[in-house]
Amino acid sequence: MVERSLNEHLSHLLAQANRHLSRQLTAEGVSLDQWRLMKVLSESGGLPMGKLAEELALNLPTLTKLVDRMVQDALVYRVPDPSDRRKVRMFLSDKGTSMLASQNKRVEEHEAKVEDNYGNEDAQRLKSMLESFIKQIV
Amino acid sequence: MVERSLNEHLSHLLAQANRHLSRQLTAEGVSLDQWRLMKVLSESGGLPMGKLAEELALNLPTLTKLVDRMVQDALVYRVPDPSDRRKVRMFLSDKGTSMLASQNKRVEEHEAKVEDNYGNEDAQRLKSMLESFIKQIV
DNA sequence: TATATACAGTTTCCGATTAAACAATTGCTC
DNA sequence: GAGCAATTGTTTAATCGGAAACTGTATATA
Repeated sequence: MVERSLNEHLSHLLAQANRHLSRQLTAEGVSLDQWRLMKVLSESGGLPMGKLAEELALNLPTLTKLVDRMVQDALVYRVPDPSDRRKVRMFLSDKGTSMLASQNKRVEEHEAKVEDNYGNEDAQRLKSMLESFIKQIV
Repeated sequence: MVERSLNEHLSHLLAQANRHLSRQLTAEGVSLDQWRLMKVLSESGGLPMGKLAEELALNLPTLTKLVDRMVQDALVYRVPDPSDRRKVRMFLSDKGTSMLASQNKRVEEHEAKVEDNYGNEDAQRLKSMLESFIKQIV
């Protein structure tokens, strides 16, 4: 049983890859979580907070405050669910929609560059491996 | 040019995978950054702050404060570099060494479980793909 | 229907992160 | 070698994140 080095640990590799990519997006003016939140809402509007938190792997208090800020900026809005008044359904505003469009462009461009450098087939395979990994770890 | 869904974006997949794994380790009593820091120091002791920040993709002020806390807990210690007095070299203490040993065990066990579920060959391939991805994106 | 229990979000309090300014040391250039 | 720029790391002030407590609503049970 040999000692494994840091680079052989999945947790480290994922942390590194995530941070570098996320930093580069921040430098492009894209906050990863805000973007992911808007993108989820554009794909399935009206999600309650709990589902959103699941989809983005954020915990609820963190999400509440992220949403507070985005409501301040008029990017999203809350609608209380009439059939269950504990629930709050979230929607993307018009401003959010156009903000999302411009950020989508930056993300797409940046990822295209990264994936080109890495090799497009490999990037594709990496993504599908991550997707099944996530399904399995959740 | 079709619109890509969130699950087809590398940035999202990496964020999800990283968060789930990191959460699970936290639940096992392992703080990912502390563990990574101790592990780097055990592999190459005496690194200056700047190198450490690079190795872990932390920015320097964050690292300074992480180290402050870990010095408080006597896990690591600072040694000013005599040949360049701007530099601070970091070392793992005895307490840090034994703490690292116990956390290594928990991380190894947890990752072994995760990798078994995912399939060991695939996990191996995922890791080497991530490794080359990181080299390329930095 | 009254009470208890579970559920969905928010708030609070404290710890952690960030960007910007700062201090100390070294290296360069004239 | 004097003055200026670059480097290494820390500090400060403001923002953000997380665990636990709390509010309000729905559901189950008697």
